[in-house]
Amino acid sequence: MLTIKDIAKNLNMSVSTVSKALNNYHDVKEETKLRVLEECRRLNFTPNIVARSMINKKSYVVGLMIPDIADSFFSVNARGVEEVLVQHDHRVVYASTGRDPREEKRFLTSAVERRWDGVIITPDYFDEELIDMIQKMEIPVVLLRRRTPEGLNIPFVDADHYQGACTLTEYLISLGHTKIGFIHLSTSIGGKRFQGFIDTMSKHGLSVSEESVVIGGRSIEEGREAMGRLYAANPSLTAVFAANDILGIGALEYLAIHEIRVPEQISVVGFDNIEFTNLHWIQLTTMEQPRKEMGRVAAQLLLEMILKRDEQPESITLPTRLIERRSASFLKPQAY
Amino acid sequence: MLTIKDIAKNLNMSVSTVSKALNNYHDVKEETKLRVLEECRRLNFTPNIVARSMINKKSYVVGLMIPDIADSFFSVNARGVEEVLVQHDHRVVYASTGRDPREEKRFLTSAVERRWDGVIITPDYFDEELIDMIQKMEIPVVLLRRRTPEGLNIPFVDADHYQGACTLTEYLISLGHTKIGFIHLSTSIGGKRFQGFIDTMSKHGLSVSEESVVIGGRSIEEGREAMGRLYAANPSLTAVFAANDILGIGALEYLAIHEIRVPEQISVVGFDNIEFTNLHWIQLTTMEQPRKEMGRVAAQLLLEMILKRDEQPESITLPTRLIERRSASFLKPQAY
DNA sequence: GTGAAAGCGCTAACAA
DNA sequence: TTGTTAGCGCTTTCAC
Repeated sequence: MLTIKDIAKNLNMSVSTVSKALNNYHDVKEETKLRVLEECRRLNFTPNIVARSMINKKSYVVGLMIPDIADSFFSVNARGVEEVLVQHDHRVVYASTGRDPREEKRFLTSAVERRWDGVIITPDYFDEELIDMIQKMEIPVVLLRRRTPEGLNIPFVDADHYQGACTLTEYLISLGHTKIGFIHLSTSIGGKRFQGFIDTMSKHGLSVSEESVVIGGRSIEEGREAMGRLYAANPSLTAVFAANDILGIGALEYLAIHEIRVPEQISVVGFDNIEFTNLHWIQLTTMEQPRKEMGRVAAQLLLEMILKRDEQPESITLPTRLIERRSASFLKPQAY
Repeated sequence: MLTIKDIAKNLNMSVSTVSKALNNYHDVKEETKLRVLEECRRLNFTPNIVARSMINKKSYVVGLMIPDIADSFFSVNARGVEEVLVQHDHRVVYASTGRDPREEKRFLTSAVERRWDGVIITPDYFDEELIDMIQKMEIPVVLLRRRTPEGLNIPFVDADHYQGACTLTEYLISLGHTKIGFIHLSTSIGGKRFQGFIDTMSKHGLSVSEESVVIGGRSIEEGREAMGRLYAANPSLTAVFAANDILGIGALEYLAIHEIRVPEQISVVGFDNIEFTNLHWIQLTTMEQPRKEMGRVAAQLLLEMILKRDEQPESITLPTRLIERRSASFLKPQAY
């Protein structure tokens, strides 16, 4: 492979002149620049940026660590991250950890070994070792969709799950619903949404009985089953708040299979606004999480941190937005 | 940041000894290795792999260029690519080109400048400039989901769209359908699927009239409209082959809205087996494309090329698989 | 304007 | 078994 040495030799000049010409230095004759550029094009020479980065101590590479790039939630995040980073001449390497702590650590090690400029990460669980590693990282780190745990002092970017859940619950109550069930998601995000639900209910003097809360899971099937359990235990519910759209769609499946009409007999709402919620058969009312924007903001934050290494920027919580569709409606007055 | 020089100085030995110890050379005393390792841990020193890669001329980085990482089709490909590459100690940088030719070229330039070991690419359109650039690349290139165009001599990995379309058409015919409509996708992939459809129809002596073929697009909405046009022009059709699932779902939407029962009145099949096809309301019979496997195979191919730079491996066409669901059924005997 | 030389952090002969 | 030295391909003083 060619080097600037070859170009210099061909042109009978020194490597430093070639280097300067290539970097468009002010103190190089125009004609010289032109001759260098021409020779580079002629020989199809491309400078080795890696060598350059060893000197400026800047790789223009950023790492993005997520549980699974094939999960559209994360891939939309990734797209946002990429958009702003590429605009600033960085490249981004991704890794799907599959929620494996060893993979997460391997990734952070890569980041340091390869002298990336920074990383954006969505770890699955913060064990002591991970916290320790992150603490010792000599490059900027921003958390995406995870709140900063005890013992760390790095910024995060996340959606406002609590406030979103409050808004959504208010919405259901404003439609006249008082008997509202909840399909729970046992993650920290699920916890925040549940809290918003509970708080808003009690703010309106509405009780949430134990049998109107049921645990879902990660799949549509689990949502379906959860809805079954919820309905069996509590057939008088007029609305259901599913902690996310996956569970919400599962709930809708159950109701469709059992010919319980939505929203006439029961209203259902979800959270996230994932793609399929807009399908003709689903039309799920939900809270939109700005997934791409979250990625963009995380990237901007990281870029700032890379630029001015000293100061720590603030964490950012992005608002969610109510998407009204057809799965929730006014409570019809009941016959007594 | 620390270097092996610091470690060497602290331990009163030469940098080469430290280097050898770190790389687990046979000709270093065990005790020395231990002392080096211990000191590295103590100071939290991580060797600079970039410097190393300048010497071995191997970056252990591979590029993945696709139209859009947020499109689940590509993100599943990406997951497959990543899985096998990471297993072989490589890292992968991705770029979503948004089908912008300039972005595609910028990516290839990056690959060369940064001395990546190879790239896996899904270009949108092969113009002359792109073909020229690829030809001049001094690193291995494999095409993913694109056939190798005239003028290039690089391997590709793709699904067998033609054969899949033949199988699917045979399936419809075996169910008794003879009047089959086609919602077309005007891409090269769409072309292959259409060809499989046409060929199989004519093999069975079945004609495909002009008004039973209609052009769809990239969205569900366009599929819905296309179905509308198809039905208006040709209400006697008993089955519809949509060139992909997006169009197929759009078709199902149209039929649901107009209360035309599927599969009782009309059978619908799609192609790709994307996520939502399995939803309760959809249950679309379709041909599965092995998306993750395609990524894996492309990565394996690339790894081979990186290992033995001389020989060119064969391109690979992966089979598709019929997924029978409920959107297509036996043709009921008609009343005359 | 241009060039010589030192050096980024590491590896790999070769010498000791 | 360890150390010396010359680079990998580039940038950057500092002379000229």
